[in-house]
Amino acid sequence: MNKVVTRIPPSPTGRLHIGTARTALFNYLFARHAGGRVVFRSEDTDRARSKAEFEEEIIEGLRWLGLDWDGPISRQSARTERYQELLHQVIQSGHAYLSKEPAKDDPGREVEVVRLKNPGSEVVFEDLVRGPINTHTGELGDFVIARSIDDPLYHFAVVVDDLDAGVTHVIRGEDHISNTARQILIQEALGAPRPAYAHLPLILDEKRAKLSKRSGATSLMDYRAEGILPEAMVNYLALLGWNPGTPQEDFSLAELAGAFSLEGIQKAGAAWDRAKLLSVNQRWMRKLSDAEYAELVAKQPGREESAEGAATLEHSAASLAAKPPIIGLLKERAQTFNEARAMLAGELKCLFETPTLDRAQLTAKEAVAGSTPSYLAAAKEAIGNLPADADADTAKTALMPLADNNPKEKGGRGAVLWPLRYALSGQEKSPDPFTLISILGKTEALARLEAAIALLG
RNA sequence: GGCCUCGUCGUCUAAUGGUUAGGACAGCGCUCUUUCAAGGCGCAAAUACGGGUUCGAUUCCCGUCGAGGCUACCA
Repeated sequence: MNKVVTRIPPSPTGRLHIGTARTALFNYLFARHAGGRVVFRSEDTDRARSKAEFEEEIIEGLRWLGLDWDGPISRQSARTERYQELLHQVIQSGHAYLSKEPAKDDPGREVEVVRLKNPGSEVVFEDLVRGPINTHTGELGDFVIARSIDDPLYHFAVVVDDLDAGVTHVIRGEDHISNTARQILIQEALGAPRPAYAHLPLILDEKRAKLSKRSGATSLMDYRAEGILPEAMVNYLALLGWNPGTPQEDFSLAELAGAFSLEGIQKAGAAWDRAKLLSVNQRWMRKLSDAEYAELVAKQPGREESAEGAATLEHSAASLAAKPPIIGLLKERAQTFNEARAMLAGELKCLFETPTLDRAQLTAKEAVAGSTPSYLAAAKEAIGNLPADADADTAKTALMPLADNNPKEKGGRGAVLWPLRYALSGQEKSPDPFTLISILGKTEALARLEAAIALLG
């Protein structure tokens, strides 16, 4: 029995695209599920557009996701002799020929391209996702397979590479369906075996067009820098166009490799849904330990930080790690680490610095003029009786009766709770007052109440 | 235009001849909280259309419409 070999064949002509990452993931999952191999090759035959930095980003990005591959990375640019050898072979065997013709980009110049002698046959291949696909290759004509005898085009290089690597399964985007027939023709000219094909549905944008730069962030690294977890990205990507056939929604990479099969692949294109990605990400963020969480808040991989900003974040991460309740708040609220950082500097700022209070805000919910100071005084007394390390529940038990006992005509709970929360936070939006007390500590909470009372007095 | 592929709630999807067409994300409502989130409960929301086949079609067949892809001396 043939051992499964799949391939990850990115072209280093741009940043790591989401679609490239998902295709790589599916190739990885299929191979790992089958106990086979995945090879990585850089399709850099387009010298003008290929760049080493793009290749580095692609490798870094796929590794970040947790993918790996077997054997060394192969590069098409390093295989020109092999292509040349086989180009000669197909010419000698009569399956292809050299053709002198005017250059496409410059009709005044004559070039000698290699064209495949197209038998014009009907090519039928079995797509593992879509079933049999039939192509009349006559329309293709004698298509060009190399710009010159030593400069192969994509289709030829791909076929040779797959042949040499012993690729058994070609899993790629649906946009390659129409390319398949001509690659099969090249295989036949070469006498190469035909691998199995599986074409994945494309990732679409909100408008159901092929996901492109204009439809939002398409670069994997941008998501990394934003504070998306690799586990979340893998989870989301896998479920975009594939389903396990069970209700399970949370999958680690290892679980995916265990559950993956081509039967679960969808035929229709799948629209990118940022909101869902964020929701998946939040679930994975919540699974992190407090230490891991604090670490990532401070040092998001791929995120550029000014020296000053980095120092500040590092500092807050250290203090964060020591304050699990704050991490609890972040886990409750933030969907990305960028959001978590923004909250630390925004709605959670009152946890780190003494707020500046606004008199009007403090009495905003007052039903009986001038009653707020007495509520604050009562709250202060209750807080004073709290144990030093009171948690939010304890604080609530001690303080809630004050609010509950305030009659409706005097503004009820709100008249008490609002000034209390505002005095502690100085913010229109913040966690509830009991949580604030538990995090701030008794001493700081008392000081803030005193400041509020003084402001009104 | 030609060729190819696809078509279940807004989105990701489950159900392949018999289900009140299920779940998740988003939305909305209630609750909790008189802040903001989170949580709990609930509501709304789909088989593109038209013909067949069948006792019965989301499911099988044909057509229409719609969407996407390919149509390079790019990959």
